[in-house]
Amino acid sequence: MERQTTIKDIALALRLSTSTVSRALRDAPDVGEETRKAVKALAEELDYQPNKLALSLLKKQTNTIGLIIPNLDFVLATMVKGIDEVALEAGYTVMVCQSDESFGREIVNTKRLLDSLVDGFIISVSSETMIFEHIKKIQQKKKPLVLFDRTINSISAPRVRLDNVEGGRIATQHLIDQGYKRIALLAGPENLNISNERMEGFLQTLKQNKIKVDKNLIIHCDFNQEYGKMATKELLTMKNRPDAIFAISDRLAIGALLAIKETGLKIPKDIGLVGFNNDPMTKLMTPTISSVEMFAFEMGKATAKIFLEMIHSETDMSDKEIIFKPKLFVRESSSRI
Amino acid sequence: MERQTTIKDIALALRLSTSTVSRALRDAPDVGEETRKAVKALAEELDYQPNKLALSLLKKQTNTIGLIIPNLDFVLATMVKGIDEVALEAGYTVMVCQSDESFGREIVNTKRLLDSLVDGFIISVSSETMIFEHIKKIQQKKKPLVLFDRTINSISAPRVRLDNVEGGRIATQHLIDQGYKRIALLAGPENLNISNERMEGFLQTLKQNKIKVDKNLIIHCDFNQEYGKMATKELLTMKNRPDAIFAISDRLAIGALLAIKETGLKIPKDIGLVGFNNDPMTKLMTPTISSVEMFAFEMGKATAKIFLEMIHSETDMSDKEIIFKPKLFVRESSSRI
DNA sequence: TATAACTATGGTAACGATGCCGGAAAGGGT
DNA sequence: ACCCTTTCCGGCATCGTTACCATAGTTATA
Repeated sequence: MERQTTIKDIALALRLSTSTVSRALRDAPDVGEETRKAVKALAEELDYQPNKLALSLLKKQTNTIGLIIPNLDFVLATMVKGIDEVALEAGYTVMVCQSDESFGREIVNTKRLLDSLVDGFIISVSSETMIFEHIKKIQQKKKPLVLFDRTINSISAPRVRLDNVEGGRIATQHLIDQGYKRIALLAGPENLNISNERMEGFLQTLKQNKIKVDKNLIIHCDFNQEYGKMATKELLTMKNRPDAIFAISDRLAIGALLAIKETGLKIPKDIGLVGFNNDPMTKLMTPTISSVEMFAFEMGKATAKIFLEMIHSETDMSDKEIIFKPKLFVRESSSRI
Repeated sequence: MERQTTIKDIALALRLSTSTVSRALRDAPDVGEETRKAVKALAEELDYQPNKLALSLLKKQTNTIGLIIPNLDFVLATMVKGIDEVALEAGYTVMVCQSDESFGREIVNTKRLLDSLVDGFIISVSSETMIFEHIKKIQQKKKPLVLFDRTINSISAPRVRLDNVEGGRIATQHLIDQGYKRIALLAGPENLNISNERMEGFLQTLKQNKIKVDKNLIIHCDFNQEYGKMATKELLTMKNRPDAIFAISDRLAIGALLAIKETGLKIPKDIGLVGFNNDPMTKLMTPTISSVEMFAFEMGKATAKIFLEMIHSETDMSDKEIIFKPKLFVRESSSRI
C-alpha cells in the first residue's frame, strides 16, 4: 500500500505552509495567483487526492449511506439501482447490507453501519423483524433514517412505499371482473406491512363485491417459491377449491403456477392467477402471469431523494410519505374473458 | 446528529488520561484492575463506540473492500452474497458498485472507491472494458486486487474463475451426443474472456467430433434477452438453419427460447438449446432449459478468501488462480434421446 | 539500604486536513 | 511621513484514537 501524497508533501516541496496549500487547492480567495498555480500543478503531478478519512473525521460526515435490505431479488436490486444513481449524483456512496430476511443479521448490519459512521440509513426490514430497538437506536443517535417498501408503522420516519391496499384491490377486482368467484390469497409473512396492506385491499374488494370471505383461502407464508407451491397444493386439494389465486409476490405466484400445472388444472380456464411485483419472470412463464407493477426504480430514486432532503434540511420530515400507485399488467394467467 | 461519546469524555469523567482509557478498553496489560473495570463500566453506560474514522486514519486501513461488478443479476447477486459472507466474518465491509456494463461508470466507481480509501478491490469487469488503465492505477497504488468471473489476461493479479473452456465443451458435447449436428453459438460480447473461453470450448469440441465450423452460426451480442432473441431469429431464417443453439448465458438462452417459440419450431425435437449460469429461471421456462452451473456462491466465497489472504500475507500472489469446474444440468430443452 | 525492576499512569506526537487568528509586506490616501 | 487597508501567508488547535516514551510510586533483590 503505497504512501499517498499529502498536503504536507506539497507544502514542503514548495516551502509553503499546509494551510496555504489547502486553501490553494480549494480555490480560497486569499491565495496568490502564482502560488495557487504552483500548488495545483504540483498536486496534479504528484497525483494528489485529498484523504477522505481525515476530512470525514474533521467534518463529522462520511458522505455514506447505509442501506439495509432483506435480499437482492429483482425488485430490490432495481430499487438499489435507483437509490445508487441518485446518491452517486449527490456525492454519496451507498453501503449495501443484506439482512437475508434474518432479524439477527439486520441487527448486526445496523451495528456495523452505525460503527462505520454512515451519515444515515435507508432500510427495508426483514420479514422476521418485529422488534425495532435497533431502528430506534439509529434515531436516538439522530441519524437520518428513511424507510422504504417494507415500512413500519410504529416508527416515525419519512417513508416511500407502494399503495399496497390499492395494489391488492386492483388485482382482486380484476380477478372478480374475469368471473372468478372463489379467490384465494397467498398472503406473505404475517408481520409485514406489505402483506397486511395487500390483504386489506383484497378483503375490501371482496366485500365491495359482496363476496363472502373464506378464511381457509388465506394462507400466510414466506416469500419463497417452494412455500408458494406447497400452499397452493394445499388449496387445490380442498373439497371446495378456489378458482383463482392472488399471490402477494411473484415468487409465490410462480410457486403457485408450478403447483397448478402439476395438478393438471388449466390456467386461466379452471383457475386464475395474479402475482405482485411485475418481475420480468412473469412474462416468461407459460402461461404468462398477470402481475402488479410497483415501479421499483422510481421508488428507489424517490427514496434517495428524500434521504438527501432529510440530510440537508433542518426541518422535521418524519411525516413525509411518498406513495406510489401500483399498476396491474394483465397477462394470460388471468385472462378468461 | 448527536455527539458520540469519546475516549476523552471517559477520561475526563474518571480523571484519567486518554491513554489510560484507551489501554483499558483494549485490555492492554499495563492497566490497573480497578481502573480497567471503572473505564469499561462507564464506557458501557455511555454507550461508547470507538470512532472508526479516527482509527482508519491512524492505521491507514479502513477494513473495507471495494467491489465493482457489471450488474446485479442472479449470478452476480449470488457471488456478492458469498463475498459478503466471508468478508463480514473477517470484519470487512463490502462497498458494492455497479458499473452497469459501462466502461465510464467502471472508471468513476474505481476513482470513488480509491478516494474512499478502500483497502483493496474485487472486480469483475464490464463488457465494454477494453482498456485497463484504471485497474493498473489500483496496482500502482499497491492496493490488493482480485479479479473474478470476468477476468483479464493482461493484468497480473490473483483470480477466481470458472473453467469456461470446459463449460463450453460439456455443453457442446452434450448437444452433439443428443444428435444435433448444426450447432449455433450465441457468443456474448467479443472482448470478454468468458465469451472467448466458452467459444474456445465450443470450437474444440466441434473439431474433436469432426464437425466443420460454420462461422455464420456464431453470433456475438450483449448479455441481453432482446439481443438473444434477435440473433436467434436471424439464425432461424438462414436457409440452412442450425438445429441447436448454445447460448453463453441464460439471458441469451431465454431470448433464444422466445424466438424459437415464435417461429413454431419444437424444442428439443426440431432444435436444441443449452444455456449458461443455471439461473433459477431456466427451471421455470417451458420447456425447461439445460444450463451450465458455475457455483456462484462458492466462487464468491473463494474470491473473498483470496482477497483476505492477499491482505494479510506479504508474498506475491499474482499467480494465484482458482478455477471452478462447471457442471451441466440437463433439462428438457436439449433432451432428445 | 541502595538499587534494580516492575506497575500504573500521564504527556506528547502523529494520522491528514481545515478554520481561525494574527501578522508581515505592500499599496493607497492625506 | 504616517496610518489604514488589503493581500497573502504561517501557526496553532482540532477531529478521535493509538504508539511511544517518561516518570512516580511500589516492590523485589542483592
